[in-house]
Amino acid sequence: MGRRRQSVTIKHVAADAGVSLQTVSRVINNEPNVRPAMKERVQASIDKLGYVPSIAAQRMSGSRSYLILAINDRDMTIADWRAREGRDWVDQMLLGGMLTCAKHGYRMLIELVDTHSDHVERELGAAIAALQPDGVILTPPHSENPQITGLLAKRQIPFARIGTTEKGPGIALTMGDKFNAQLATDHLIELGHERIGFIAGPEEFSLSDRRMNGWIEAMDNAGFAHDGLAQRGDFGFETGMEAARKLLDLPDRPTAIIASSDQMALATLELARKRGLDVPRDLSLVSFDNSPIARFTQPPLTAVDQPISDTISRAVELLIRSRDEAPPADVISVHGELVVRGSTARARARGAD
Amino acid sequence: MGRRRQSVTIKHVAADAGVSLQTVSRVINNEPNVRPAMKERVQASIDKLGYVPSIAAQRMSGSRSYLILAINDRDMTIADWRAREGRDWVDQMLLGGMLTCAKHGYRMLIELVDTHSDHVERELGAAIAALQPDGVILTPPHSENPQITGLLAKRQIPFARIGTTEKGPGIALTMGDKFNAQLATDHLIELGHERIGFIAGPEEFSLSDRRMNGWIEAMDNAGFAHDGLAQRGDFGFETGMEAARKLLDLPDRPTAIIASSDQMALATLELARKRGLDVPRDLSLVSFDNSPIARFTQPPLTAVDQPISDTISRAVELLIRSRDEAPPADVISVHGELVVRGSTARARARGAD
DNA sequence: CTGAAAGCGCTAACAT
DNA sequence: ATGTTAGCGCTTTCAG
Repeated sequence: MGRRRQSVTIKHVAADAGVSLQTVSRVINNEPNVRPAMKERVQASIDKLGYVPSIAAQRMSGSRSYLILAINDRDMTIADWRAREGRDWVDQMLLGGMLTCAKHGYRMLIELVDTHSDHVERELGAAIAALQPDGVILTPPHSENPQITGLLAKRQIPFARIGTTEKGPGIALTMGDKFNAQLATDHLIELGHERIGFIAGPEEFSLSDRRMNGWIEAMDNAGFAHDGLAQRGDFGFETGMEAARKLLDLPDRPTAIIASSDQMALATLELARKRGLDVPRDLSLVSFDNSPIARFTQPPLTAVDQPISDTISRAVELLIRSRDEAPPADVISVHGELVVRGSTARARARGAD
Repeated sequence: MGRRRQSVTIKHVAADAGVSLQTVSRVINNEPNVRPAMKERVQASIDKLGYVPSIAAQRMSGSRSYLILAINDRDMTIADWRAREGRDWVDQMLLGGMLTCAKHGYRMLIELVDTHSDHVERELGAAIAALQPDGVILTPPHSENPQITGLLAKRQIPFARIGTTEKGPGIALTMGDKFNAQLATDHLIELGHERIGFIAGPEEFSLSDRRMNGWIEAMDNAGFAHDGLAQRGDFGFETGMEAARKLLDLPDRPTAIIASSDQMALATLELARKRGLDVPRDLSLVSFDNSPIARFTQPPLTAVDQPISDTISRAVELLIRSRDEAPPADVISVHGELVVRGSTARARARGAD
């Protein structure tokens, strides 16, 4: 097949412009200490020849790799892709990440890593050694895996932790979980609901408890009891169904339920239908994620929309910038919003059922 | 920030194992002419030190970059991501592409390129110069853009063209468009339908006509007329609605319609509802793509499922292999299958409406 | 402000 | 079967 060489290199440009390699390099990297006239001449040659630097060579010489690595949980991601249930978390990451990367001449690359395996460090280490990314984006549950954050910190690779509020090395970004849960709860309270159930996510994700705390706080503020009104699922349909069952089996069952994922909301909807409960007449329902299916259910779900794209975009921006300036030490919070659809309605007068 | 160097290099391994760099290189690349004992000793050092080759360095020395670049249409892809309507074409590409890449030590990278712009060549050229991928995957409509295929051919970069049957440089792979359309048509014919309408995709995509031909052929085989029963849309909702309108306005309107995309099928469903036509009682409906929403409509859509993941996986496999062996000259066809759901039913006796 | 020299980590080509 | 040499394209010293 013959080895493929770069067609136009810095050498060609230098020769064409009649300057040294170094001067061309300075122009490419927008360094100071180049006279405008010189810069212009070199730029003209670059444009004329259609020169584009090789990132491999740039990386080799100790400069940037112009690569940002996004690490997703392998099993969960593959399961979502296979299930084809419309979860577009990865797409939203790409949307925010790729576009922002492109704006700065970077590329984003996705890597699937198995959090639970005992060789996480090897897996991640290999990816880093191979690609030498300039920054890494960690999504839950990786964001709180000390093996991963530790490795990155030790190797001094700038990284962002999505969906966590824990202090520590790296840039922490949340999508306002507590705030969002309050938003959802307040919406229901405004509709006159007092007994509002909550289906939390698994403990493995710290955002699960942040959401639950938002609900608790909103309930407390309104002076409503919440004891026994919380159940836990794993974000999936099955456990969501189980949690919903426990809530609806309550003697004084809730008139509204907030589920921490669309799948769990779907399960709740399904169970309500089976029990002859009309949503939203007999039961109001709010879900988290607002993935595409939320719009296609009957009724369409009122849902908390997570600003995934914006958050990843923000992370990329900060990672790229962290080359020159110190990254923010505080947790960055980009909060979501409530999309009101047909699954929530005014609470009926007490005792009406 | 300080330049980051590779922590463990081939030098360290060579020193540890007490051999030359070249020998280590040979072991890494699984080359012959290394005595088993030697190989084992080197491998032991590699494992001990946790060495992983830098792909930048590998690329620099004229070897592979271990990168496969998938080129998607920028506008269409971003529009899909923003719309959040569950189209998971990109996810399915990643599923097939990333996993197969990983199996061979490669990575897949997505690049968004604007087909319609007059600087396609510059855009693509830049991506290639920067990344130096070992292979490129072209998705429609790029697969049939001569500017793109020409550039790739000239630069001698192995590439795959998805969704095309045109001969030419590069590996062509289709997802069996004609076959799939026949499948859909035959399904309806078996249900007793004779007047089967067809909503084709835009001419810009050659697969549009291949699908239409499949329908025509199936209709011909059954001895049914198809004149005036074809309309064209652009895969989107609006034009789908318009096309459906024309078909349903026909004096002797079809009892079944095949739409070349889920969005156009959705539009048809919507129009049918507006006109008081029950699907599938009064109108059977088959769609193409089988994206997640197809399962969540009322009724769920009978749809042609495109083997995107498998096709991309196949493409990756062939691209990687094309380093050593000549790629297949023939068009490779991985065909889809029909997923029967609730939008198709037996045709009612003629004249019943 | 510009240039020359050295080297990043790896492999192809050429010894031995 | 193994080692040596040169060089990929670029940036970082260090000199002018």
